Amino acid sequence: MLQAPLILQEHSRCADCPIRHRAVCAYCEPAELVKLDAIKSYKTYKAGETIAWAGEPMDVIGSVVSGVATLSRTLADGRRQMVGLLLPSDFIGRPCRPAVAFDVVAASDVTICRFNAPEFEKLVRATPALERRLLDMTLDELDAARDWMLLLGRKTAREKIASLMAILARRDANLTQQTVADGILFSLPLTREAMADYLGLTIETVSRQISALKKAGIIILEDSRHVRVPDFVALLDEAGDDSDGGMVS
Amino acid sequence: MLQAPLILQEHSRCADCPIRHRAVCAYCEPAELVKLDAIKSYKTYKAGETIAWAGEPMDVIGSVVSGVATLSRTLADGRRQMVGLLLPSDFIGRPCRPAVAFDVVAASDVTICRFNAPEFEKLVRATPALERRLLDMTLDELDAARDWMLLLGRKTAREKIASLMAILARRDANLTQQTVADGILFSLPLTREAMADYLGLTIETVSRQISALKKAGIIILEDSRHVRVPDFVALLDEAGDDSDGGMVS
DNA sequence: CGTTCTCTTGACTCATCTCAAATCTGGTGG
DNA sequence: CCACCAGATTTGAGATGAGTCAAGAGAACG
Repeated sequence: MLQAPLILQEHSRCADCPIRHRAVCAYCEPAELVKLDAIKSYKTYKAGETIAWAGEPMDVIGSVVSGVATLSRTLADGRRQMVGLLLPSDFIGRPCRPAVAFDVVAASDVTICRFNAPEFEKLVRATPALERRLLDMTLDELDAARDWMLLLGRKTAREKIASLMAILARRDANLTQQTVADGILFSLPLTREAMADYLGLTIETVSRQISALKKAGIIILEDSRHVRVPDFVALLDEAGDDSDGGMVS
Repeated sequence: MLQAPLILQEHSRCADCPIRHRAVCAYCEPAELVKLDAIKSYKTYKAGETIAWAGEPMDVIGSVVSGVATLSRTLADGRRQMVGLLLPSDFIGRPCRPAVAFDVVAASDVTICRFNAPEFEKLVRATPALERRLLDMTLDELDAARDWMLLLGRKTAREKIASLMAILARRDANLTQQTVADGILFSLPLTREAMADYLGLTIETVSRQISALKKAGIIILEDSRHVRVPDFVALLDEAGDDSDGGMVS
């Protein structure tokens, strides 16, 4: 997932962009894309590289084109909590804010469609389609953050792992448009440590619960980074939230 | 805090509104306020009353004028997590979304400046000042949600309680502009149960940790709903996050 | 002045963390 | 191609923070 070989010319056309219809530019007209084109550039970060440090002035603003980045905060004594998972089309940076609020780290190799911040902010002011899209995306992120809060505050370790698997499976199914015929197959773009930081657990507990779900037949590990889910409804059941009846959306 | 007697005529002028400069209308020009005036009405809910149910069509949209409301989600087996705390000037409802995502409940008596949803959405589209303010407020909420995620995922019960006290103390100090001379005094607008739901704890643990902080002299309970903080820096220290050096912002 | 609800406190349990060691993995140089 | 190494992952054993269950103390209300 998400590591598909991606060849981006330095000046690839927005129209050909893989995230054209889901990113901040989704609502833009061709004429508006031209303006974005003028202030954008691509930049790639290696897995593990820090893209921005909490508290520093905002110098990266743009969209994730490929790869996975994480937003996280660290307590004085080293405890760390991931507070955002940025997948392709997600927006990095807070428009019109002076500083980054959280550490942004590349979890895999990450390519960003990066904008010059002042220029971008000027463009946002002048382009209702951009501002509207930004509002929509921010509202979506807020909803996701709130679901995540339910997970952090009230779910058991097993439910947390199952929830994470369900989120990744769903996203991957969406992305690749695969049918659910004999189970969903997806790759884990996160290390055990990243999962632990995501879920508010230790790596040992993450490992143990993954083993437990494997033993219960809920998930099958093809290898340590590829998971098959034979029965998505069973997985959702383990995740605890009964919201929807198992639709792969 | 926040329960100051409030007399709102059914058609109070926006210009006289206590939240005029912090709510969704903050960036509006007088001419734009007139349009908002035309579609607004006040409504008051009793403490404990449910303002909106998760999943139902959105029929309440507007600003909290006075009182405290909570956003929360409940798991099938009854576990509940609060995911938002709405104080005066905060916005209720998701513009342009068909349904409410979370239960909205009045924690104290709550007065809302309520808008007709379709009219309001139309106005948002036509009024950049409104849309911009909505984006700013949503970004702030997202930041708050992420700090909260750190609390839920990584803090101990004692740190959670201290963090909550610090948040309430800070908000109250802001609101009343009081000096920090001999400690901050503020009221607890939440029951033990609401605090537990906020912090991802049980009421017993909340009670125990409040007692512990009291015994340690970090907080003083004037009565069960009024707290004095003699040394705000000491409280921040207990809260675990070292971000700022104790400024009451 | 009961009644009811909220809050506090105690005793015990259990899920998750901590510390420690074994195993697996991918990459490197011989 | 293979042995070795460093990092990632798994597994085990024991400690502990927070939950559960239960009872008692205050406060609010009629």
